[in-house]
Amino acid sequence: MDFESLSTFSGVARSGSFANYAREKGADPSWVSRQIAALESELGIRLFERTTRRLSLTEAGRIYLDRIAPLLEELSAARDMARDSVAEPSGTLSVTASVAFGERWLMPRIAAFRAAHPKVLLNLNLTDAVVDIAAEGIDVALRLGPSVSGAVVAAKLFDTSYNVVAAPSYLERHGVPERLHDLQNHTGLHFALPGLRAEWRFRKNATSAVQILSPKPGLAISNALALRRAALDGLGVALLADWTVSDDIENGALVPLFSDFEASISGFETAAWIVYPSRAYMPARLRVFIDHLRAHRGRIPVKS
Amino acid sequence: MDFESLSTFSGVARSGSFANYAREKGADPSWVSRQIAALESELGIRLFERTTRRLSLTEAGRIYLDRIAPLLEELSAARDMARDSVAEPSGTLSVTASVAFGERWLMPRIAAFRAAHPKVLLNLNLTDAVVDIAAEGIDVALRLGPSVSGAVVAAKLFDTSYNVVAAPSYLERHGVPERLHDLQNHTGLHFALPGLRAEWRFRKNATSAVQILSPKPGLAISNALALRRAALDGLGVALLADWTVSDDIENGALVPLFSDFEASISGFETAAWIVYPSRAYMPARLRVFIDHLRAHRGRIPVKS
DNA sequence: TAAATCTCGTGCGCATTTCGCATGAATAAA
DNA sequence: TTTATTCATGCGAAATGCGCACGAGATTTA
Repeated sequence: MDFESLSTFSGVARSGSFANYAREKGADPSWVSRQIAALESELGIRLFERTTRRLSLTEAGRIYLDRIAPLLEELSAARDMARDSVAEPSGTLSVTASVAFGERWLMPRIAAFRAAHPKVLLNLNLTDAVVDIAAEGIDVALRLGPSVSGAVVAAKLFDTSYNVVAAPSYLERHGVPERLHDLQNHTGLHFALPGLRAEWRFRKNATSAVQILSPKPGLAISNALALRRAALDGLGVALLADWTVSDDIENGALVPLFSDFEASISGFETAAWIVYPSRAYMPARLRVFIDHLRAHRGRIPVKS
Repeated sequence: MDFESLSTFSGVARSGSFANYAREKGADPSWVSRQIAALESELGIRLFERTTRRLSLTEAGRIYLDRIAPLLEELSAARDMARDSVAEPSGTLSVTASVAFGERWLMPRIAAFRAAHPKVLLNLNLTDAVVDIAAEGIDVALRLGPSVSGAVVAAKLFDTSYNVVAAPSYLERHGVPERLHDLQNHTGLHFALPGLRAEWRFRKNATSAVQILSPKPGLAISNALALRRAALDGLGVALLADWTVSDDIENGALVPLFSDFEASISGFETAAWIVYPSRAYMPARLRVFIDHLRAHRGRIPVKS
């Protein structure tokens, strides 16, 4: 019996179709078909009820899946424990983050990690789609705002703050806004997310009143990095997270405005979180990765 | 990763040598070597410390073994549960019993079991050697006297009683002993077991006094079936368990003597036991096998 | 001390299996 | 009915696995 078969069985049951799972794995559907057929033959039972168009677990298949699912995790845990007991961290670590966070914050810290732990292969999945870390086999996710679900651990990586920024070239042409109210007369670069209004919120501190302002809409983009690019090009003022533009401010490519205010798009209490599945045994590679990120949470010089 | 590899790993660790395990399985030693090598390569760790002549588990190997050993059982339990939920009892059942008990009591009941459950393959291991049912992968053992050890369940199959028997031909030649005391003048067929004296014990009932007699030694055999054969051939009187000679008495080939006494070689409280590993899930094939034995514990007509 | 014996590892030749592509049957959607 | 999708299956090439040797090394024995 092959554990690849069991893993395939589990994956097919999750994705609901041979072809779906084949696409996920980048494998040939016929291979999936044969894996399941082999497993069924070996067990002497039918695991799936196939009706060419619809797939459903047999009663026996459901029983079997319920029993082997935890075994597969136990098996990798056993492998990790044995490995970690003898060698430096190794194996593959699947990391997911949003495209923007991955590119602006995570990537600059990857080189040092790779250098410190060369035997750990990183599998970076940078996507803005919502991924189910349990189902996709993700080891650790970096999330802005702890949208936890399922048996996961969420550890705060750092607090984030938002700043109004603009390029020097823009400020030369349109002047520097002196008061919050002046923003109404400037061109704003807005996030274009469904359910998000083009409003910026400001407050002096946690106890003071909140002022809501809406700069003139100039450009609405759904991508934080494109928004930053627009700001760098002097297309308007933007409200961006500190980790997005910290080095631009550092080298003068962007100028922060109203830095004596707290700003936000939705809520003020925002942070970056490390989210990982809650498991009995944490592999060394995951431990050192989290340690590395927390140790290097400070600003890192970035090229370009 | 292959289930076979893990099973091989576990087996090699138990038997202490590649070659030993290869002999057990009837496989080529090179195959065992390659299985272990493949597993080590897959895990990226060394499981055994080899010194050509001596084999020992690595620290990592021990950790891994400790973790996967229960998983292997869980895995077969999962298979059994799935199978049993959908089909009649199937799979292979490994049974062990002593040679005598297997031949005289178990075998006559096997045909009916096979007929009732044709999909259950029986693996009868009839040996007088002491087998470790956990280590050898035995599903159920039939034992005379519950020598339990480890996490096993022992269910009484039936009580056994011992009877002095002799062939009619012997009694014709030497006369029928009238009183217990007369046995001293007859030729006894004794069990030849280390630590067992050639003494027969008798009592009227559980509360009465025990009489110890020693017939003249004629033949000492370590095998109950050979002892029966000797009795059938009229070589002397023998003290044999009821299940050994019940059909001989039935058809008159042997005559019971002093059947109003309880007799024994060692203790009076003797019984046959069904012994099987204590597991969370009992496969259907094991359940029906035990049920079958208990249902057919009565006398069965035997040929020859 | 030296031969003998046993153990684990590894080429090598051969057979078997596996893999991906293409095709086919069957069903759901348009 | 047409179209599209899904699972199963031949088929030829490629790779893998297997058993039989043989070899190196270590322990036992003469």
